[in-house]
Amino acid sequence: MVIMSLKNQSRDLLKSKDASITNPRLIVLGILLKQAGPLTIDKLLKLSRGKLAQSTLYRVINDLQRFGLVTEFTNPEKTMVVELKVEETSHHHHLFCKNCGRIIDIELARELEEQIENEVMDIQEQYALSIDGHSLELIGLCDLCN
Amino acid sequence: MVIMSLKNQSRDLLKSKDASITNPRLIVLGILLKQAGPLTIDKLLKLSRGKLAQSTLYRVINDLQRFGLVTEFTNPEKTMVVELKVEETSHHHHLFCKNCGRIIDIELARELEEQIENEVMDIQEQYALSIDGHSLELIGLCDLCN
DNA sequence: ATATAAATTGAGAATAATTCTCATTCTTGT
DNA sequence: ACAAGAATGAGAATTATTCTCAATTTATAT
Repeated sequence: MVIMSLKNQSRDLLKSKDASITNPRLIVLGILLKQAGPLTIDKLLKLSRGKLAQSTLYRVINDLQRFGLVTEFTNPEKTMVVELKVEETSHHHHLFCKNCGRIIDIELARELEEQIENEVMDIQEQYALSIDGHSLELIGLCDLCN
Repeated sequence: MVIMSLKNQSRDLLKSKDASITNPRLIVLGILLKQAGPLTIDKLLKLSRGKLAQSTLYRVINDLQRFGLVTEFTNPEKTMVVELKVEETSHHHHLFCKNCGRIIDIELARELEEQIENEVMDIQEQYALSIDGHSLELIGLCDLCN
């Protein structure tokens, strides 16, 4: 498994979602598999080295999101960030480096995550609303800039 | 104090920061004082009823932020949100209503807030980075849409 | 394999949020 | 009340993202 090429891994991901297999999609998935972390549009565009149109990149990302293969979110500069969605990498949080813009995945201690869940339940009742997701955003300096 | 007009409260806020007192600034602060909660640009623009130019609104918000009178952040639709920054309202979090877009201020239980602080310290060491802010974002339905 | 239908792509136009420009108007300190 | 500096308004400019549509690619059924 580990020795399967990025291209084949990408192909399998698409197949698993009954999505048609196209070059732009393989390129984007390949990059995301190699990086194993969140990437901004411009990083993705650079890493794809002119092999796909910008409009295609945006469209492919939206498609992959619809297929449930990636997650989209936004950095403090308000630009799109994409991250591969794999089972193991399910719930985590992000640190945004205010110096270089890099985004680091952060896992919280399981107890804290549970306590947050509990508090979320309480808040739902207190405020009479319904919450279906939470994310802790951290701002600071990444290891390289620190 | 409670009986002081919004205009006078606004005037005092500007004075306290040695900022010059202009109509657009009074209008924006007045609206924020009256609403006592986060507002998007378009809500602000509507509530100002054509009494200021859109470019002025953006500029005034940036000015007020520089003065430390308001906080700027972003909603899931990636548009600017502004909130008055008052001592009591210091640290809190937000729920974004995915139905109507309203943003609700949320206070966490003090213990949880402390546990988050602690975890943040731990994460700094574990990941060798430095964190200078955190915010818990909740997505769901506000009380009115629930 | 091949033809056909359906889906995807690329290039550039369109849209939307925000910032910038600059001439005119307000504020402030004297 | 006046001059110097700061802020405003209107619209142009910028930036990120989505849309359009003709050309190409992919999938399907023979």
